[in-house]
Amino acid sequence: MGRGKIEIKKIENANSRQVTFSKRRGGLFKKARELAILCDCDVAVIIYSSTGKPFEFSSCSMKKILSRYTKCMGSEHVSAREMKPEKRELEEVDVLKEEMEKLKAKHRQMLGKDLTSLSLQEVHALEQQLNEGLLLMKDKKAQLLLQELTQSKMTVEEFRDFFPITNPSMPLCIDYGSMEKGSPVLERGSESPGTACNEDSDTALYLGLSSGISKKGKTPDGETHSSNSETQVNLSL
Amino acid sequence: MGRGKIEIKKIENANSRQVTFSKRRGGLFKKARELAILCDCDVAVIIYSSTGKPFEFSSCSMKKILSRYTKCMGSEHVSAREMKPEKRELEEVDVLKEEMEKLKAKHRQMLGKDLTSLSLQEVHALEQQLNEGLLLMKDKKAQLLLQELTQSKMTVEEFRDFFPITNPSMPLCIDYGSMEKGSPVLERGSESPGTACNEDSDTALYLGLSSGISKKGKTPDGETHSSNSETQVNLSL
DNA sequence: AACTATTTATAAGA
DNA sequence: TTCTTATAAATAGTT
Repeated sequence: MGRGKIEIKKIENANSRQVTFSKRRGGLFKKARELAILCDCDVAVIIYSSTGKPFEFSSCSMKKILSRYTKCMGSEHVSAREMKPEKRELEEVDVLKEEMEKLKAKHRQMLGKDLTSLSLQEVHALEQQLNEGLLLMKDKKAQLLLQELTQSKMTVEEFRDFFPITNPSMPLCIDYGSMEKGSPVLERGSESPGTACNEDSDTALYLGLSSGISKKGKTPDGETHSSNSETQVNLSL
Repeated sequence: MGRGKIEIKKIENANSRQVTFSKRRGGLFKKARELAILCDCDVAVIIYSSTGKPFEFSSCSMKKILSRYTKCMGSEHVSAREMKPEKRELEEVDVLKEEMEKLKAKHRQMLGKDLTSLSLQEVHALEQQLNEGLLLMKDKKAQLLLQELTQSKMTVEEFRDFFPITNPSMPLCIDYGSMEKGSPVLERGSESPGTACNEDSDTALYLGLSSGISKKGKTPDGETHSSNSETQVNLSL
């Protein structure tokens, strides 16, 4: 029911899968509620999303329905509640271990390993997921970078305040000996070690990308309204 | 949905209530099954009719879903009283759950989500991991593609054997050049981790698919510009 | 049980 | 995410 007919098989695109999950989950709960009311019956629905998040609906108390269920099915399906504690724990351990193995396998596959069991389509879908993730990471990096830049600019301004007579066009020659510990410059330096080492070309590139990518146009440097803010920043600070 | 709209309240007529119960119960189970498959999640539905008769649906083992549920939700009530027995098991469960959470968090980060806690370096490292994974995947895709091509070629040869007197002017034959096993089919764009190119390999992938599924039906008829034809693959096979 | 006229759910697109 | 809309699906009332 929609613009087009769809085949009932796992939706590979993670995004549309999530959207469909939300919609259909709502639809299922609505149907469950209607059935319970129209036909005067008890209905319980439990859903675990692929990320493990639980959702539930029950026309009356979930506990009531489940205990009724475990009583009815008692002999065949022994419920967790009626099991001896040790056994329950053991079972949960097994379930957890199993999930764990699945996650680890998935993890390895995301790193490009153990792909033998996958079809061409599956590899392709995985690849697309990674590409989406990469884009998000580039955004994040650009954001972090902007933060550092903003900090740098502020530091520069503080220097200006220290040496008001300094010729602005003159290189910043700073006598570190004259500064006390905990001064802004030293703090900045120690807070982010290694940031500038081999990242120069990268960072420049990603900055460029960020302005294009950032969908929300969130420029977090709303405070740097000084007129010539861009040219003031020395990246090697 | 029917000849007329109905109000969602108990159907008084016992007979039509029973009929509606049957119909809607089937519908609910169908929806539950579709949700589970489409969105790769676990779904359980339990229904007790007004006469007390039980019906159930579960996408995997009902036992598994219910034990998971009672664990998640029931822990607040039950766990306090049974802290004594099998402390070992409980500890193991906790350890496993913790590991699980870490893995899940990592997983989300690999998809580019929840990056807020990471530093620039960490995001960058993650990005590089993904890029390595992507390269491996492209290799894998190339390999799978080659398999399909080889298969295709064999099919072509079989056709040749069937119809030895092929009309030379007839076929739309596309020359894939001299591809050998193990040779890189797909270009690995550049080494730069910043190039999250949007699937340079799309065409290749769908070419591979097209023999069976034909999603895009893009037959690159116009690009048969390679000259030396050792083996020819007819895409319309 | 079948059959449809309608209502409802929802896929795709914005 | 939320809204919109064309279409597929579910189903109420009927046979």
